[in-house]
Amino acid sequence: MLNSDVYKAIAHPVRRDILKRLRAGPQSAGDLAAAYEMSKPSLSAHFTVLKEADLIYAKRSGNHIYYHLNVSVSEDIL
Amino acid sequence: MLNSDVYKAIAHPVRRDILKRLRAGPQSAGDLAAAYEMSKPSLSAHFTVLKEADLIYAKRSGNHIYYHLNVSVSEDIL
DNA sequence: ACTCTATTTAGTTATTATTCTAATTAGAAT
DNA sequence: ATTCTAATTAGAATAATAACTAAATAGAGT
Repeated sequence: MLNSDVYKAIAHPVRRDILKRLRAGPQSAGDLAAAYEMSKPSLSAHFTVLKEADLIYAKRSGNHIYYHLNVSVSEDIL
Repeated sequence: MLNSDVYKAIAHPVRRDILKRLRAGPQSAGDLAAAYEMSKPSLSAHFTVLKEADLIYAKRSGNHIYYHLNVSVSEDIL
């Protein structure tokens, strides 16, 4: 129930923005990366932080990995 | 309205705990410092972060400085 | 099995946070 | 005016974050 990692995770503006985007529906790592002026590895690190906080989860579909908002946890934030 | 500093401020467990304590009412810097295994200057730094995020404010009364929860902002968090 | 694409891991560097001790300031109280 | 107490500022060391490029991996599709 809202572990300490969550607070760290939402401390970074890019990560908050990722969550915001995912509210509209799942997006691939590549699509998300395209939305930011930042290297893919850097974005990938942010995904890891969000995954560790249990705020998102990954699902592969074909060649892409889609990130989904973990709805139950993100509702706890609100 | 929930500026970016707020997220940074609540990222640290000690600062979250300070906010929790202040919900019960104002406390002096010294009283708060006594509650943690941490030097007073370190605590003071945490107060500064919380002040900058507009989550608390200070008021001197006699020899002590009392910290108060900024209720309007902390309600925004919820 | 090979290749191609998407994504992550490794390794490094730079920046920001966190903590400490020692010194200073602010103000109350004598 | 001086002293005393509470709290902050200064300065320095350590640790944690965040970013990059280059290399590696995972898996799909041929």
